[in-house]
Amino acid sequence: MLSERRLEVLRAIVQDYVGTEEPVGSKALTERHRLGVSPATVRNDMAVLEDEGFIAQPHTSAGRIPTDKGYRLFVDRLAGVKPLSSPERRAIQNFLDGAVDLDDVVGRTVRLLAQLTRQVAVVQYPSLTRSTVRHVELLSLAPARLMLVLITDTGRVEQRMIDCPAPFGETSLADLRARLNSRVVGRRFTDVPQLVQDLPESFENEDRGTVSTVLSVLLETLVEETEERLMIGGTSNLTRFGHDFPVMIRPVLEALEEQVVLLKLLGEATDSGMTVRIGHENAHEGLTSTSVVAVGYGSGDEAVAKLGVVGPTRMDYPGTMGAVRAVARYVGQILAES
Amino acid sequence: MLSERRLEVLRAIVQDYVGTEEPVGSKALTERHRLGVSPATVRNDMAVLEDEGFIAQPHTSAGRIPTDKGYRLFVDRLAGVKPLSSPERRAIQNFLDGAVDLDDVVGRTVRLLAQLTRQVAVVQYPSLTRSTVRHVELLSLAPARLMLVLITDTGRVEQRMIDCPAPFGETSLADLRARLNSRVVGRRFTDVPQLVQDLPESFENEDRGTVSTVLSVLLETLVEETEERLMIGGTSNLTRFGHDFPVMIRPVLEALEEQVVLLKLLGEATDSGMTVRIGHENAHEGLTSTSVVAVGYGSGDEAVAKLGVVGPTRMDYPGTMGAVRAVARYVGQILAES
DNA sequence: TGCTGGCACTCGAACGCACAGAGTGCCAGA
DNA sequence: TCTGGCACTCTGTGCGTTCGAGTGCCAGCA
Repeated sequence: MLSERRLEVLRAIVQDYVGTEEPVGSKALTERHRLGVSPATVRNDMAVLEDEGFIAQPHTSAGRIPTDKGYRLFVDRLAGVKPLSSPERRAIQNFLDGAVDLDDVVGRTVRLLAQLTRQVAVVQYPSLTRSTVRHVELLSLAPARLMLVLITDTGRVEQRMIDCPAPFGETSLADLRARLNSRVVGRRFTDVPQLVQDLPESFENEDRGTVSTVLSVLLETLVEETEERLMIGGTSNLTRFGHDFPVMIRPVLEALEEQVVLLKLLGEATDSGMTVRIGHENAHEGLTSTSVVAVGYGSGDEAVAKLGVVGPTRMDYPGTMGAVRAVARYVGQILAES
Repeated sequence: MLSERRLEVLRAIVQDYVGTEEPVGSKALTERHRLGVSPATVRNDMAVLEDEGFIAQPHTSAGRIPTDKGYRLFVDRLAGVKPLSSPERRAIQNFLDGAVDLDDVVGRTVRLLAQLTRQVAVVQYPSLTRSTVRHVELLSLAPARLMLVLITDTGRVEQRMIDCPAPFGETSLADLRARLNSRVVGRRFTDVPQLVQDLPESFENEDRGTVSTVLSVLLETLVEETEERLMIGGTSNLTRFGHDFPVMIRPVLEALEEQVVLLKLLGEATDSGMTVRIGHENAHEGLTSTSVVAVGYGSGDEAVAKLGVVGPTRMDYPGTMGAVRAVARYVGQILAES
């Protein structure tokens, strides 16, 4: 359908436009890329590419810029993922190795990604849905007041206050704590409900109410915290967006403040492999002139969460994809170690 | 030194400029404010105000705009704090009352403040320095691996892994847990070190190493976490900054990403009462064209942390101060209740 | 059939220029 | 001490011109 050379022309247009931020013309193209043909020929090719919707002219008699469809083709067929240089890799590893806890890992990852790609970075906290329970702790704060602490294998800790229907003795508490742990430690969150279902029955009548309360709070925590958290960074990179800046940046900043939007954005990314959403492919209308590059990461084979960057559609896709992939890989390693 | 009327002129200039974002001239002033004098008189007053450094002209034959010094005088002597309307107050209370945990309180506060002031909001998490210990929990994850969980009276939870020099029995663990809690619960963080100082001595030789390790991790956590956390929001309000937008917004976004900078910013605010830093009064050079309005908040009389907003020097000071004060007050109440 | 050089055409960006409008400073008079 | 008047100084805007990059098309050539 499109000859080899025309694809080459498209690739050249994308590369030049990403570099210069200005519409690129036929003459400039032949000068910068050894295409082996004259500007006139390139012009013909450009006309075809425009007919097919891969490139467009901002106004008559200006150069061409790639359309979303053009970038899509570029990403799918014309560009690979650019691997990072080994100094870069070392830098990533060193930087991430210094992290002391989960917050720190996520925080460092965000900064790293923002710096590497010079774009806005978004990192999702390891999801609880796929996590397993490392420990459940129950503390007695007052006669009829307990605190539930849930510790996950990814190092996350959640706590909840519980007001009991009746005072709950220390022995009962120790009993519940022991039984609870023996059942759920090492198990997945999603499995917990059925594992604890029959627990109240094995307690004395007077304690049953409290045990039920504790369990319902526990289950609630599991559900509630599946609603995932994010960290973002590098928003100052938005200033490199372009000239028509204020009008572009506004909706992006707004979208970035809405966790829901971001979660959906990352959520759309498929589990395996890298996802690139270009311009209007993004559902959210504030982000129609941005692209999102996202990938899952995890401690083992399975992705426990996602991370990615948000930038102008005119971005260096190979480089960005390379950075995102590399960072995801290293973060996975770090998580696996801890 | 400055006559009553000249102060009145300054006030009018500030108000008009804040409203219109455009330099204000003598004629427009006399039309919008019943000053009772002619434009010519106002012009003379303006000349004096300019000599004194309270206002300036962007270029010859344009209107005047207030200088930082002018805003300072306005805030100190010409403007009060504008109380919120009672619907606004109710809205604040309703919104904050819905919070379920500390993160939620802080998150809601940030959003509220950003929305109310239409500026960038910064809220510091309740500081641990002034907090007291509600509970210390020790869990055994593996024979020689413990987890320390620290719960504060403001509802914050911190956890740390501890690798013990030697296996530590369940009875010793229970013993240490009990003694630790009996000593530090209800006490201030700053008092903890001396309270636990002699604790290792009361243990068997073989356990002493582990106890010391646990204590050092505990103390480390106290110190480390005194390094405070923040939440910011409303960055999209930066787009309302002005025309010379890109050049202004860049350093602000950068500064906002540096927790250290923000902490210093809030830290500069005096403990009691509201602090307003105008333009160059801010040490950080990226923020020389912004003003910071900050105030401490706390559950009792004492401030445990600070919150505030960052906006253009050209801001509605009375309104902003009113909103900041009101929000701080309600957050304090919420914290006191929980 | 596909590539090339040539040529006329288009349109936006940049420049110069004139002009209106807003604002000032200063001065003389009440 | 205030006021009205007046000359002056800017900036912003609109308009016409020019310049140049870039295009589309066509005829010719391999």
